Amino acid sequence: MPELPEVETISRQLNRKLRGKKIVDVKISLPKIVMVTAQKLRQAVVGQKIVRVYRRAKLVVVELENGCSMIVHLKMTGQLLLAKKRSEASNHVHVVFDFVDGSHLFFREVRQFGYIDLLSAAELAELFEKFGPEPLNKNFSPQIFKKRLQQRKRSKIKPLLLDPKFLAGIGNIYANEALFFAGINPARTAASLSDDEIKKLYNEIIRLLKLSIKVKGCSETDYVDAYGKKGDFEKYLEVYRKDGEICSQCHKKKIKRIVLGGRGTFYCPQCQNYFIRPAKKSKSLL
DNA sequence: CGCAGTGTTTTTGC
DNA sequence: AGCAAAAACACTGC
Repeated sequence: MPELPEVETISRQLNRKLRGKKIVDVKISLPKIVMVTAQKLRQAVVGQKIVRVYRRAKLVVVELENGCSMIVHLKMTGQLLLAKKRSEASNHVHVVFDFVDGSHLFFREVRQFGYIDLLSAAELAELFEKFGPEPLNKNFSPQIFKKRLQQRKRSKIKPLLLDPKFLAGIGNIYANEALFFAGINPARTAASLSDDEIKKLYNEIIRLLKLSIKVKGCSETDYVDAYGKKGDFEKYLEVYRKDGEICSQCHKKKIKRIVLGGRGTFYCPQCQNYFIRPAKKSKSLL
């Protein structure tokens, strides 16, 4: 599913291809997937040039000349696909944008959970305020991470990482993987994490997100980029959907699957033991 | 049949 | 009361 690295990959590709291009038509074949009426969307975007495309949390944001922005949430199975010809459209394509050069952008969404919305600059700013920090922003420090953890001391760490108001853009794949590499049991409470563990988790979140952007995301499920290509992050997965497999780190225990906050949670009972904390106590930056 | 999965909203529980 | 957890909900494919 598209999480931060996948949405970042798509946004960068779209920005490169669509920046400065004029939208000449929009065709909607499944109206409920657009949060505003077809007439309203058409009125706002047809004839507009795209100023830029960027990502915030898991949203693709398409900024227009008139100050409005289209936001696209891909949820689990949504895809934004660049196409030279309209005939490239496959099944489940619900919205088609036509550009002045004859190219197209398809919004494809098998499960119809994803959506397109149209927001004014003020509405967009209001929406952005609700999100937690962007993990890859310069100003997101271990100190800020620790502070936010202390504000949610009784929350279990794994569901907390998935909360968009706590941290933007992290989904099930990267939450599971970061906790594995940090050696932290997903059911631990935020308050129980030592300074060393907080620092380690912070580092692993950033390392994994950057690595995944570099390899154009994770295609463990249906994700493809704006050119329909899969990402390569799958080969770096250690725990996500690997329940029953022997842990590659300790070679002792099998990866276990539990449910936390209603989501599948994968971890190594040996490397992410709930009770035994890493004995090593190094100098902390916190 | 029933689960997977995101994220918001509602309900339950400590 | 005030959190946090769980459930419901929007869907289709396997």
